[in-house]
Formats: sequence, structure tokens, C-alpha cells
Amino acid sequence: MTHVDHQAIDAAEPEARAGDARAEAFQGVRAARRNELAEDYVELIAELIHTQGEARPVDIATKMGVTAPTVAKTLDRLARDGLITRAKYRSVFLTEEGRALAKECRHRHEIVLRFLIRLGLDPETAEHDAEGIEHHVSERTLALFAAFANRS
Amino acid sequence: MTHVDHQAIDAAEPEARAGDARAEAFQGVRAARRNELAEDYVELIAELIHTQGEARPVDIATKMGVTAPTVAKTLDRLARDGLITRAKYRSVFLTEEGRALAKECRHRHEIVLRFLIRLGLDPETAEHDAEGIEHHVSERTLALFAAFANRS
DNA sequence: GCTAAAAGTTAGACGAAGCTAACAATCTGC
DNA sequence: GCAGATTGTTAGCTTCGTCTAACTTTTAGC
Repeated sequence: MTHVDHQAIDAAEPEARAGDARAEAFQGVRAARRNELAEDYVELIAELIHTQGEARPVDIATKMGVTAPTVAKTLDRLARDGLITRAKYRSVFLTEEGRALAKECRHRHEIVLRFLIRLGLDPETAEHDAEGIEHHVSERTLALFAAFANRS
Repeated sequence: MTHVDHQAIDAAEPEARAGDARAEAFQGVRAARRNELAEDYVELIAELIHTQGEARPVDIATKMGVTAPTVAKTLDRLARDGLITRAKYRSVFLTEEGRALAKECRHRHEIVLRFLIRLGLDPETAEHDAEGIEHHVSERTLALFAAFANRS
């Protein structure tokens, strides 16, 4: 991807290469952003199924702070993408893939949260920041967070 | 910011308040997401002005990894929002407000980056993750990051 | 078991962010 | 100072995420 036609980077200044790296970084961030909402939904759905026994659109709407039609459209997209299944006027179920994603997200969220608290942050702010940060943490960083959170 | 109108939380059950907190968190994250792109642009524009003497759309496009028309549209929005000024076929300038935002972003980015490196992350991954994380770090967390990065 | 409330859906609008294609202006090299 | 390359703009399309308004279905209370 990111088809770079590099005619004449022979005499290229470091500028050009730096630009590429930067562009790739931003493209990665954009890709992450596209998945954020799906991850938030899937994570929330898993949680609702766990705590309430089922995931109803109305509860998703309340917890996400959006209106019902927004939820409906997003759920359609999630279904299209193979993360959930749903029937009209019924509650939502995760597919195998959805469940796997939810588990991964929960794990990631957990680590980021514990890390922040361990750093000294109050739990409420930690929860808030974790929500935003968790989608942008690489495997490597996550490992460091986990190590820090677990150290004695 | 994040104007919260809390009418009638008097007789509210814990459910609702939990839901509200969650909803507020997500709304905060969504608000942050809306600003991310603007912040990325403004930060990049400041950097280009500093290193190249001017910020040309073509360079912005290259470093952001998007096409020229996308940059044009985004710059229009930034101009509308008072962050930059621009004239047709000319390069871009930051307004006072834009400069302030750029400075703040740079500061934030700097701290997150140093923090990650201090944690033990390789500089390249650190740069990448900082790009994604910096927009989701509260003042409180930033302070802790700074303290950690600076400790002896 | 009917009726009213709650939940869900459909339709349609809007703005943001991305793209390609086509055109216009500016800059550069002779 | 003109031609061709580079840069910038405009038009128009797509997808996503949000909304309101209006409708249908399901659920719950009597």
C-alpha cells in the first residue's frame, strides 16, 4: 500500500523520507480512528450481554450518548462487517469475530486503565482517558504499560 | 467545554448516572476526535513554517498522506474556524489562535513522546503512538507523564 | 385482549473527510 | 517571455456518523 513512486530519490534529501514516515504514521492513525467506533460498540455490547443478559439498542444508545437511529445505522454497519448479528426488533448478538474483538478490546482497556491508575491518576479520569487512548496503543506500548502496571 | 446540562438527576437511579457518566465519556471522546484533524494540521503547518519558511498545501498533502483536494477542503474549514488565513494559490498562515493551538499541541506531543521513550519504547514506535495518543490525554494525565519523563 | 408506552425502524438532511477528474494559476528553465 | 511542469482549485462522488420526524412493532398494564 501507499504506492510511493520514487523516481529519483537517489540524490534525495532526508526530507522526503521523513515525509513518507510521517504520512504513514497519519495513515495509521486514520485507520485506527475508523475502527474506534466499531470497537467501542462491540466492547459495550459484550458488556451489556454480560451484565444485562442482552444488548438492546436502547441501552446502547443511552450508554453511548447518541440517538436510536444512529445506533441502528451503526449496528447495520457492524452487521455488514461481520461483527454482530441482529434481527428486526430484536437485541444484538456478537459473532465469533465480534466476540474476539470485544475480548481484545477489553484486555487492552483493562491494561491501559490499570496503567494509568498505577501512574497515580484518579480512577475517574483514568477511565475517561483510557477510553480515548486504548485505540491508539501499539502492541509494544501495551506490553510496557502492562509491565509497569504489574511491577512490584 | 463539553457543556453538560444536568437537569433532574435528583431522583436518578444509579443506572442512569452510570449511563450518563459513560455517555459523557464517549461524548468527550467524540469531541476530541473532531478536533484531532485540526490539531494535526495546525501542528504540521507550524512545523512547516518553522522548517521551510512557509506552509504549502502540497507539502501538507505529502506529510499528511492525503491528496491535494482533501487538503484544500480541510484548510477551508480551518480558515472558517479561525485557525489559519489563506489566499488563493498562496501558502498558509496561522492566526493568533492557530499559533496558540499549535504551541499547545507541540507541547503535548513533546511530553507524550518523551514519556513513551522514557518508558522504554523505541523512538519510532513512540513517535507513531504519540501521534494517536496525544489528543486523548487530559491535563492531569499529561502532568503525570511529564513528571515521569522528567524524574531522575 | 386492548390500549398506551416504549422500543425499533425508515426516511431524509447535514457536515466532515476522503477520493478522482478536469481545469486554472503560478513558477521555472531556457 | 513562453512552454511545460508543478501547484492549487473546483466539481462531483462516496462513506461515515450524527440528527429529527414520522412510522411500525413489541411490550406491559389493566
